[in-house]
Amino acid sequence: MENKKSVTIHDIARVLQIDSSTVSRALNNNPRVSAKTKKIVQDKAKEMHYRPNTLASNLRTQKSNTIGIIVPHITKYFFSTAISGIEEEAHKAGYNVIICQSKDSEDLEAKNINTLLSSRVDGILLSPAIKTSTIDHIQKAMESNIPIFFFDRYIKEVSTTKVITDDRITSKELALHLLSQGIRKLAVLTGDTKVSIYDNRVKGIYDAFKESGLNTESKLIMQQIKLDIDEAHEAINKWVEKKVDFDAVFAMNDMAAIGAQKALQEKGFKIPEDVLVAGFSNEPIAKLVSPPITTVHQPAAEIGKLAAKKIINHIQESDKSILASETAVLDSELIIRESTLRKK
Amino acid sequence: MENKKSVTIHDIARVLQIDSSTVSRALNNNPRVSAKTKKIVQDKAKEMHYRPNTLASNLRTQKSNTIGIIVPHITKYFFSTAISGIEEEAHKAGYNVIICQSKDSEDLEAKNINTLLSSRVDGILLSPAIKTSTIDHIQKAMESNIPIFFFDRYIKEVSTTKVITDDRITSKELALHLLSQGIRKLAVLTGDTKVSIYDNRVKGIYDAFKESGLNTESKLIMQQIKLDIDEAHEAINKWVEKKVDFDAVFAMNDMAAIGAQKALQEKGFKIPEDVLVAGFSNEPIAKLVSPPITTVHQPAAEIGKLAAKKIINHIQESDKSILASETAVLDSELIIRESTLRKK
DNA sequence: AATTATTGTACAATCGATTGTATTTTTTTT
DNA sequence: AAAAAAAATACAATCGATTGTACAATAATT
Repeated sequence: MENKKSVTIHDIARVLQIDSSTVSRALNNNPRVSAKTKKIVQDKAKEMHYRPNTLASNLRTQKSNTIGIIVPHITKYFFSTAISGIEEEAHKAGYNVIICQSKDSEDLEAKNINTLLSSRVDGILLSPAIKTSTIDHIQKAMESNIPIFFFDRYIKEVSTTKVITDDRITSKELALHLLSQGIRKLAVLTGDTKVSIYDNRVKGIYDAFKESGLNTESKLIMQQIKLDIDEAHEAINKWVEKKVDFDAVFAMNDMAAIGAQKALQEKGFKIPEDVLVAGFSNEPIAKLVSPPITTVHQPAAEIGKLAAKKIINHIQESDKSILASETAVLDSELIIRESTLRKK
Repeated sequence: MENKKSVTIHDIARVLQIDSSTVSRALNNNPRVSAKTKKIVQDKAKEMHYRPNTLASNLRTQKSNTIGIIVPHITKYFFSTAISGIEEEAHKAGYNVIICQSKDSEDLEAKNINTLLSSRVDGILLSPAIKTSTIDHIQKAMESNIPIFFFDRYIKEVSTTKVITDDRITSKELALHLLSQGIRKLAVLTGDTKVSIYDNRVKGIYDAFKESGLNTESKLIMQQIKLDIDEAHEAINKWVEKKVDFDAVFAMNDMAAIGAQKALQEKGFKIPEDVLVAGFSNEPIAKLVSPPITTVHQPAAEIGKLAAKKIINHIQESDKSILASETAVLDSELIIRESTLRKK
């Protein structure tokens, strides 16, 4: 079997005895080509199974109509949902997306950025890695003149457009809700507060304490962990064994909340009678465990959509000077479930 | 701010007063360039922040070092895990991936294939949409001479390499396990049996009945639904209301199993005392509900890795004639949990 | 019918990297 | 030191599509 080479506009031009530029214009519906010729060309293109070579086109036009996405983990529901949102908007506008995972590693993130820039993406939507401590690789990329926007997570020191949620506000709401249940002491499981989202959520908790006039010294304990089931499980176990007193757990994501709930139940605590448990992000699983867990719904798909819209806008805006970097904040929503409702 | 054009090998060549072909060879470590010149060029390239233009390179070399992936939904844990596996192997081999979602629509799937072919990916890994009834778009793509391999799901009528799991065998195992618990009647919630995976799982159940010498007429009922929480919930409710007799549910994915379990519990049935419940795929959530649900673990990451390896092998093999299409079957694993263990 | 305006096509350069061939420079051999 | 061999570099075509400019064909105007 010979190696079938793919059909080019030159092949079509040769067959029709016309110039390839005319073929190109005909296929792109350019007014300089007569309707008659267009029809002939388009028919022949279909007949010959012509498929435009995006590489060649992109090279010539200096744009790839592609948006790069970098997320920590595509297996996380929040991110895969956000990606879906980005994809949807991107496709609507005729853009493709390339998805990369940083696995929360700064190295990989830098590599991903490089790959995307080499692929000449028109823009990058980035939700930075937890471990991102230096911002060199991002700064350098921004010098290359292709826009990099943040979504969900962001880096304070980098000034660019971001699409985020009002974590701080909703975190405060959740904390107020817990306090309103009359708890003695709140235990918080947080992620690295160098990460914007965790920082904001913690600040929200302090806001709630301040507003309630409560003393964080005596009524709040906090521990930083890797926010997954196992580490949360372990952290709670240690607290219980050390007889640390608390009667509510606020974990900064749902997986940690589930791990905490499991650990507490194994130790014989009843949720919510003995201890309240709350999470964050509204993973589908949160409402399926027993009891269903109070959490915060973040509009992942909307974040993705908006971020995509914004960067596409930016790409297509010829006069870049009028585009300042802005911060779009989407509302998140407190979802109260059984796990934090004290029975009367 | 002027529009910074990116640095090309020609820019480097001009600065160094040498030919761009030498620059190209120096950067690619070609033996035709002296070590001294290589050093000079590479240093200068770094200094000038040179970044190769992948588009140009790909156009010239007629390969993109990119693999396209099409899955029904990236938000499904199984698929995002498989994608992670593919990515890992691909990156190891110097390939990038482009990920597309078909949303289980044949139209979108065809569009995705077209996009990928236009982007000149070197190969496509496809897990076909449920709704894929015609195979034209796949056949046509295969004519274009770029390999399309299946993973997880496949289409019988299309002969190409596939990487799948031994669903039928493990489904049979699971069914045997249920039968061994001494059940009266098994209720099966299946997806569209036109889809390979569901077809195989159903066949596995029949295998188990045959092996046990049991009559499927009297001891098995089956219903085809969209395998999600809500439809499963509804299906179970209807059965219960109609007083259909069964004391075990085998749902062909975990979400449906969870929906079924919820519905049964709401109707007052105890799991597993009154009814056994089993799912499929070992979603993380399956072990977190109460009671934890018996399921089948499918090695998603391994499937992805193997599929990636196979297609990269195929791409890099110059003598395509020796490559026949093959079927790799990976073992899946029965995971028995509380939901199907009758208390003695 | 001659001139101008308009429309449709063809020509040729270009995007940036790669690569076969030709040429120059250096090294080795006699 | 001249000839041959080897190494390093330069030249030029190419990948496929796009696009500004030039030219030809037709239509409109006088």
